[in-house]
Amino acid sequence: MTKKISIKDLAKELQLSIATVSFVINGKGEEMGISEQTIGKVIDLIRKRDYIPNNAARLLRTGKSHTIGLIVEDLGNYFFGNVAKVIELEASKRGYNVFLCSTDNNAKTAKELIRKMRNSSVDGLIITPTKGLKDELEKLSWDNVPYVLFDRLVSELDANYVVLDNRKGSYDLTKHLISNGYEDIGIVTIVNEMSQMQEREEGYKDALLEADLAYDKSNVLKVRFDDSPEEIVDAIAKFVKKRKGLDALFFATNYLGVYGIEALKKVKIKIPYDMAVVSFDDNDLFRLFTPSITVAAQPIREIAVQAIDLLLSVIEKKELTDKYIAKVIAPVLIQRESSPPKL
Amino acid sequence: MTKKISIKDLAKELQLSIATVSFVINGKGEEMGISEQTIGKVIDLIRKRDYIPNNAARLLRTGKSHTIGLIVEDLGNYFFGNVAKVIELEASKRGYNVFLCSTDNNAKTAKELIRKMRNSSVDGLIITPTKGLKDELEKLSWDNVPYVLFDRLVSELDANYVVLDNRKGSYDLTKHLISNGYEDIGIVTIVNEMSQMQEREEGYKDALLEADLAYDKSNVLKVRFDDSPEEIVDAIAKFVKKRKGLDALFFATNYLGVYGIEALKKVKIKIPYDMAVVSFDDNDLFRLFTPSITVAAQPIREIAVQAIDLLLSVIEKKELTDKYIAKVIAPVLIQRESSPPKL
DNA sequence: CTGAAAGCGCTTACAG
DNA sequence: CTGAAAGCGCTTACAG
Repeated sequence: MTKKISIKDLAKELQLSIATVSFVINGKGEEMGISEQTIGKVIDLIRKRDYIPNNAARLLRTGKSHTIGLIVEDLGNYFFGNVAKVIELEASKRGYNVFLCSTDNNAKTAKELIRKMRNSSVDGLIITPTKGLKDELEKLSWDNVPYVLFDRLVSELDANYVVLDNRKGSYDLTKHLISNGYEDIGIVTIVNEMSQMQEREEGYKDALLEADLAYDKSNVLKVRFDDSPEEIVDAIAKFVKKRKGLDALFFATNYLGVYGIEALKKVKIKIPYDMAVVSFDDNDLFRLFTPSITVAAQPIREIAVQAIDLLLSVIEKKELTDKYIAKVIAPVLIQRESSPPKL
Repeated sequence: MTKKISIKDLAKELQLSIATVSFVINGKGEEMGISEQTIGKVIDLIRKRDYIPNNAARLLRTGKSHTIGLIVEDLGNYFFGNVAKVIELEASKRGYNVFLCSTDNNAKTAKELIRKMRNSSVDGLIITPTKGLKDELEKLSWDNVPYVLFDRLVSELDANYVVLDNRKGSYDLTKHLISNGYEDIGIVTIVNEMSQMQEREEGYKDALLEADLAYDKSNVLKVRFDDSPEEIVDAIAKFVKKRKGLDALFFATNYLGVYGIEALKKVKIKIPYDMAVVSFDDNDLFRLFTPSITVAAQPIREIAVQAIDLLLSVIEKKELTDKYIAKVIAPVLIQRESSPPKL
């Protein structure tokens, strides 16, 4: 390794003190009354020698790592992948690096990741919480580590949030089906105490009740997040065969919709002739499938930007506040071919 | 911020020297001949106080950050998102953190990211190179920063590589079309000097020539990476309308296939009746679309694992070697409904 | 305008 | 078995 040059080397070469060089590096040259000429000489040498300040030393001294941690459910998922991308870009613009990782919705993994991140001295965290993460998050608050939760709430935890109005998205989708004449609407969701899935089920229920349609438990299929793709596809296939009366099916999240399409294909149910389909979340498949799928889309960019803005504002705020901020983002109903007016 | 406890605090509380505590923390207790009892007491207190070593100080002292940088083309893309996920998981298992970011195939962004990563003292890098990155990568070699390139080669640069056998994947897809009776096969690719796109075009060409079919420039459509989705869709739509004689279309990468499906839908060309379709890379859409799309898939897990293994072996190797290693991964041809034997 | 020096939290060679 | 101390590269209060 060609020895890295340090601030000391620069100072020696320029016959200046370390302090002077450091001030220039940190843009405090003028403020400290260092002559323009000196400043110029320092800057020239920095460029010439390709000097890169040692972040570890800086961090050790200042306690600011200019790194944030981003913990999402699944990096391989379209929604999270793109949220991560936008957050990374915005953070970078503002001088922050991002540590990124996925929990696969596993609480143990999530806890370990949070610890690892703290261990690496991140200045703050953006987290998709899993179930059972409340204690760990409370510890963060306790230790004044800034963090923002997104995509879902943790019940009875005061924190900074960026969440979608899940109830509304679900309600809108269901209402759209109802107003197009569908009356026996099934829902496929996951067994989950996480707020967003419950809200989606509620939105569905509310729309049904409002239209004087029965909310029938036998119209609800719940699969488990941990189930393999094959198990989920089979479960959906079985469900629609058993509940032949259904005229529409609502998938409560991205990947359920994907598996649902696969399941319907398998049991030869034609969308929308045999059954209308709508789903939460948008993706390439829904957009381009024939028929294209009606969805409640999450405004990815807005969610990501709000999350990073909120986090950085907390990090950079001088005084600590006890006030938490919640941003609620409205989903966008996109009507497509999979849910036409019923004949 | 509740003051963080340091190794000094632990030492004071236990009436031991800092060195003793440090040895225990680093598992060198026995080696240094510290009594079992003392080791036990230290470990207990660490747990009790929830002590987390300060990584910055460690890094400053040892020069090892246990962090690697991962620079991919686009985190929002199915392939890269999943590669990132696997790399992150494997790195984590082996005690490494990952800085992750996307270049959007922009050389300037890539250069900045590499600098930022170095600045953050990563122990090594895994990079999807963009065009025009050769100088920056040579600097890395020069400074003995370990790195592994993946997904594509940089011409005339000796380095560690993990790449797909792109020529073979393309050749296999084209040959598959030919043996199913297609004779006028178009290809949609991107204007790009990057090795993998050239190899894919070559594989296509080789298969044609081998079958005594003409390799006709007018059957090749090249779009630009920077073009907007709408522009690409339009270009493809125009291309197929102009080249009505085509009986099959080969998309050289994931997102071109996605846009291609959209374009064909727009101009009402039915797959596979009017035109067979095959694509490089697999994804949900290709798998579930009706008809499902024949692809040459990249074994994501294998690519990711090979890349991280290769990088960590270089990082952890004591002596520096001048030998570079190239791993070539075989793509997997998955025949589906979009390319049946021609009637 | 500039310099000498402390100290961030750790690791490790050295001394006993 | 254990302790005192140097030093990693920086920032910054203090002194001139």
